[in-house]
Amino acid sequence: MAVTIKDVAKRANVAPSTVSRVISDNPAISDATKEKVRQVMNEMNYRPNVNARNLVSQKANAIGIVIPSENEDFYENPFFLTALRGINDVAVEGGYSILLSIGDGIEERFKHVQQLVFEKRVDGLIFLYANDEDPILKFALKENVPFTIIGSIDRPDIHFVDNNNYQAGKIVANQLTEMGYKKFHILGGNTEFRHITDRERGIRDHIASDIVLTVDNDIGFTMEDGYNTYEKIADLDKDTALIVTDETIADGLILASCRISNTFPIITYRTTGQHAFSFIDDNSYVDLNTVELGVQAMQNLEKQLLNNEIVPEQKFVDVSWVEVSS
Amino acid sequence: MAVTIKDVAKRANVAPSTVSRVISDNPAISDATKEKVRQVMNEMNYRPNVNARNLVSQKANAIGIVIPSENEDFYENPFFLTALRGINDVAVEGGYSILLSIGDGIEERFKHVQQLVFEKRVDGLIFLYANDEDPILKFALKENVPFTIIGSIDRPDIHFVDNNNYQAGKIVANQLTEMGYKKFHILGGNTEFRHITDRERGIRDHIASDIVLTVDNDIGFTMEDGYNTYEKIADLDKDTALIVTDETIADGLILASCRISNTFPIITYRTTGQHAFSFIDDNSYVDLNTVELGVQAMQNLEKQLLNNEIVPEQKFVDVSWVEVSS
DNA sequence: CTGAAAGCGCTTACAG
DNA sequence: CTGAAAGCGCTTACAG
Repeated sequence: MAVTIKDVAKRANVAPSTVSRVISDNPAISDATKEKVRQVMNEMNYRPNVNARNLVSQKANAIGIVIPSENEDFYENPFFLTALRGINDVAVEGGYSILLSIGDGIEERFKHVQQLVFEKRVDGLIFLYANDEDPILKFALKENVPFTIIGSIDRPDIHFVDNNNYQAGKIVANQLTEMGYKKFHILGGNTEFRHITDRERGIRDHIASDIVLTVDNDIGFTMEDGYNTYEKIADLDKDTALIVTDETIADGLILASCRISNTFPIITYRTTGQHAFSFIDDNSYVDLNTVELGVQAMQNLEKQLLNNEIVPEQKFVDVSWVEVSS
Repeated sequence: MAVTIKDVAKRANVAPSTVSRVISDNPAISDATKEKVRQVMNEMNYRPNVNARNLVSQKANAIGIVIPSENEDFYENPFFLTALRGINDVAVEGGYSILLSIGDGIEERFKHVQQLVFEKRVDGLIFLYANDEDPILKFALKENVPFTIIGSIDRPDIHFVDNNNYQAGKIVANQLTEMGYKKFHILGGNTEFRHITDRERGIRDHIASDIVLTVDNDIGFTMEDGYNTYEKIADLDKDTALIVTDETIADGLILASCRISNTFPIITYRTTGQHAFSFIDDNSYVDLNTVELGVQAMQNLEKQLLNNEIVPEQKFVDVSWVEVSS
């Protein structure tokens, strides 16, 4: 039914192998032949069958996206979808399809990823989280599946792409200092995660000695957790600057702010500017440049796929300060 | 390198064709042989190569997801990701992969979808929006690509799955009536979309004659649009109930509410309960049952794929009322 | 510069 | 109940 390489070959009066070489733009083929064949391909609206091509090349021309175990994160946090956007841009360009593994629970997802890999549905994986204890990551390592991680891991042999979180902390410290604040309060850090500790380190390394820095960890991850935090900050000094480590938490807190007629600036690290408005006067934030994170992750994976070798480079993408006043 | 059907056949002392039949659980094969072959497959950790299988079966065992042209919607509105969740559940069960087409702009996405179809990367499509003027939909119709639409279209020959939006409107009318409100104000409807008009019809058909219903259309689609709406409602009577047609708009409005010390109830139709808390007293909402929408869409598509025929059934999924008070 | 042939890993009539 | 053979639509040495 669909037109095949044989049909094209016949109509163009060449061998199928020649058509194949034209498709891959093989330099051995004469320009005259190339032109003729290409014209016939257009006329017949020929499209190579990906399955046949994949079968002989032993490639899938597709990559799998692995999302975090805390499934709800994926659905609530704009980070993941935004990173996906960057990944997609590069993937489409290179002819790769993107397969999502979004089953419920780590077990189910693990099984699914194994299936994708063993059945040759994907050539490589991108992890949207960093955890060196993760069974899926261990699996990829063991089976030599090419992969990239978005996030940071404390192992020199594993390759990843992440925001420059230390820089993010530095920017926050500098900006708040410039605004004249003397009291900083970090909200919502879970020190298990390296991006949290890196940000805190960036702040600590860039504040003057007269700055009072306090930290309130482990308040949760959801918008509702952020909302409930308003009770905890109610009796902070009114001239304290709040540094919220996660934008979902920040949004919850902003939502709650008028309960306590809040006057604190709430500074956070954002993936998108979409929620960066409210009745709070200063909505400036650190832009995590998440699309670019996805772009670099996919570029790196593509490089691995093309060269068939793994370069354990660890890359930190620049972040930037965005002024928003309402 | 990877173990193939021949390796299994050799080790099990049968022909490759027999192994193939065991895989598909062909009833012609004796139980004894089946058991032996299965054991060998396990021992060798055999996985069929999807590309080879797809090549002979002329199937991709994958479906493509088409997202709306207004790309930003996809990234801002939880609806799409939630529907995807339902689709995924059924897809994984049936062995289908999910391919996303999330390029920027309709042109790029159209090209991508054509490629997915022509290269046999997908067997069918699910549209996460309903628009009978859409070029991608027209393409699917013309090329006889099996598809399902999530949303409603005014054409009896096109098959879709949608919420029961008329019922949603009815529920809102009944609930607000029960709460004793006499003035309803609909906010944010764009009458181009059938789900908007269906909801309004559901409301109109179920309010008593003494209810005053006003409508303010075309206020936009983003959270920021919702935020800015607070100015427009500032001088509504204080005993008016607001019915917001889109949850993103509702969230923006809720965020703005304390600017005007709002006392209106803000009723909306939600995909998730995640934002359904605030300082407003009543956060009850209509649950659109979006996961189920995805489930039914994928089930329908799978039916088409298995039976090789298109049944133009139009299905409306029940919605429900969720009480939330803070 | 181009073609004929073999092969990628499966499935499916056909034969027995 | 099982096997040998052909074929799905490509690509890639090999030969000329």
